[in-house]
Amino acid sequence: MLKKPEDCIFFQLAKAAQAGVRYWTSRIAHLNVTAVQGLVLAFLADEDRVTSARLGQRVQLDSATLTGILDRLERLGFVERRKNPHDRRSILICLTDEGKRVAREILRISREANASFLKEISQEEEALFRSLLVRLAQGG
Amino acid sequence: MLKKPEDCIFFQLAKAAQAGVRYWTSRIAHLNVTAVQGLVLAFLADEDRVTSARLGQRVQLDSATLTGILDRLERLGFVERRKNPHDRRSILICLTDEGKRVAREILRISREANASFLKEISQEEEALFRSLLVRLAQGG
DNA sequence: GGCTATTTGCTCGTATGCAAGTAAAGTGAC
DNA sequence: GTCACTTTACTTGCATACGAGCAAATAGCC
Repeated sequence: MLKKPEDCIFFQLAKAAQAGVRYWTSRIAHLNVTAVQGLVLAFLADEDRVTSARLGQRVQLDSATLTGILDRLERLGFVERRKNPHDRRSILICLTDEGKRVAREILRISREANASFLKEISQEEEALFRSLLVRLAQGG
Repeated sequence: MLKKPEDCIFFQLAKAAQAGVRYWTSRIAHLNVTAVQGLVLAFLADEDRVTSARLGQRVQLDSATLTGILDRLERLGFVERRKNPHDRRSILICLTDEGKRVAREILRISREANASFLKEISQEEEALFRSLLVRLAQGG
């Protein structure tokens, strides 16, 4: 085991994830968003008008990172920050009409891109693979 | 399939890789190196005195990223850039004595960290999991 | 009601990661 | 030998990613 650095699981995970990001980026670049921006829009399509803290929990990004991503999505006109009438500390992240359109397109693309990225892998292998990814993402 | 954004393979891959980086970072932080710096040292322990281009191929980092990482490893005193007598364009990345010591320690830790990170997973599952990671990292 | 602890989103600093472009040095066709 | 092409490492600009620390607002305890 570990005869070479290439056998290190942390290296293998990082490189597979990088390949995924490259592929996902290539599929949504024409919408003018990056891989992470596209994922954030997908989460907003699933649950709109959320606080930054709630969104950060679901996308698993810390608040410093999310602030920058939301800045850029706001500049692109896909997202608005609105005041939360129930808590003046927090804000509500809201998709604009344009943002909703793009988010729907991203959801459509993601279905095809998931299937295409995994096309060489059998159903059983894919199920095990995904469950292992989720298990490792929890605690390692 | 893809009832939720959490089911997106690109999201799952990215988050599992992030968990791996967090774990690996926690195991080598006392050596004063980051996750990527530690991996680069592991590759140098396997193959010392290489050109930047060769190292970049093995670690799968582009030259812009690698330049910064080598700058920091050099500042830490773990690595030296030497002139290549056979090609004045290129440089040879060399571990210092201190770098060799740290790299050996990193190799030792990586064995234990790999096993520990995957401890809940059976041998067969691990083998399949790793082969899928490598396959996806190739071309997607 | 008033004080303290927590929550919220932000900024700053550091470290990847990649696209694009550069200067210096080497290679090859003629 | 000369000129075009390539290779090498570097730089710049942008986008994550996170630790640490901040001010404003809220919640909880007395």
